[in-house]
Amino acid sequence: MKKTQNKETTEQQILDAAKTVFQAKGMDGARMQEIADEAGINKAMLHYYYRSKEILFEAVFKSAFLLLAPQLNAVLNDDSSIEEKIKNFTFNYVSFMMKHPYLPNFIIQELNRKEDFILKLKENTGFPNLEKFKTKVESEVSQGILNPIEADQLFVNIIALNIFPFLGKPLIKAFADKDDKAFQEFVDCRKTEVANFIINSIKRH
Amino acid sequence: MKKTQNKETTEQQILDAAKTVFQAKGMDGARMQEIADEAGINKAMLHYYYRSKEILFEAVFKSAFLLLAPQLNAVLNDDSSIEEKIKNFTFNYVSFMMKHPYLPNFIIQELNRKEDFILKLKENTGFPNLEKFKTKVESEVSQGILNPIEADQLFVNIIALNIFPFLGKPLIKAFADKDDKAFQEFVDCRKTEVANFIINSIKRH
DNA sequence: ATCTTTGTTAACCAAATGGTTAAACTAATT
DNA sequence: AATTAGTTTAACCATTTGGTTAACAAAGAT
Repeated sequence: MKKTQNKETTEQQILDAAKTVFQAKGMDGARMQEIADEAGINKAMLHYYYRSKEILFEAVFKSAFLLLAPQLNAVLNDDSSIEEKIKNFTFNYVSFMMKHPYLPNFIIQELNRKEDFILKLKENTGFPNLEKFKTKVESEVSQGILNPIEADQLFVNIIALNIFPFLGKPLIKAFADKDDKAFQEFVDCRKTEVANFIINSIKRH
Repeated sequence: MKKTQNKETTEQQILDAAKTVFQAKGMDGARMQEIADEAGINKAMLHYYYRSKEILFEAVFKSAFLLLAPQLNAVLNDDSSIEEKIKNFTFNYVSFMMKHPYLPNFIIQELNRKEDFILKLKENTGFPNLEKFKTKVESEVSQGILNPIEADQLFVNIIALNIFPFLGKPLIKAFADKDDKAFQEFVDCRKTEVANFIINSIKRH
């Protein structure tokens, strides 16, 4: 059975290595040789398992995106109140991102480079959909729980406030004169801060 | 005088072409040949005016950043109230970005790739500084005009809400099922929407 | 007029890069 | 023991890429 085992571990090693290198350097900056080195294998092996750089990249990208999608779906599709959704999402998302700091930048970056990439993802099941969230927002607005706001706008505000710090880390560090430790604390603070900020704005009082 | 004229126009052509190509493809994705073609000159000319790709890139990057910095400084260093600052910034920033849609992604991207880049910029005069903004926020909080909030956090919230839509455009378009026209309207809406959202959250009432 | 400096080009180069090939190795099958 | 099928490697290849060179053109300076 060693044969099959080897195949699985090698493929996984490749994928892990590719993830590391692609996320750090992007599609264009990454080198196949570097991925091979990182995986501790021969360069020809990469092409044995993935015919081309682009195919390997797509595999990595999809797997990265599939890590992110459930985070969003959790907010969009459960039955809790908007306030609960925001609190949960903000808390979970920041925790999640602190473990995968390169993820958002990687995804944003490559989606901007190749706009048609997202079409392939959209076919996939589990692609986040706003419908349910929209209905819920409209319902709470008409009940007078929330101040009037477009669901689209609210959604973008939520993800903007949560994602941006991880995209703009170097900027924030420079502007606010923070070292890595201070930045860490700053982001940690946002686990509750951001939810309060949003709720404060939209909740009728 | 033709010599000098040629020099100036050629150098400007190079810079314009480099700006276009670098912003569209990034440092790693850009090709010197493509920049030369875009500028309508020989590739050797690039190296005559800028010794290397990296030097040319730095020139482009600095010029892009210097376009952005005044936008931030305007908010941070004038004497208006926080509420005024937010309204002005949001309105101006969105208008500005609609004219330079590649700018934020370019800057964020490259700063994340080479973290030490920002150190070179920081030496420059006119690098945005939070001190004055911080003082003003603290003052308004203690006067009871604003709800308690850290100036750092507020600042990041402001720029997150304004910048993110331009970074995450492909994501937003996909999630909210918007075509380019709908996205345009969506962003246009935010010129006032975002300021209201923030002020609603922080203003005591 | 000629010499010098600056701007411009075509041809060239070495290194890097994605990808291929053919042979060798491994382990299960017959 | 021989066959077979999948796995791994070293060596190789064509192309691309950033960068250079040497010759040429145009303008100023002498």
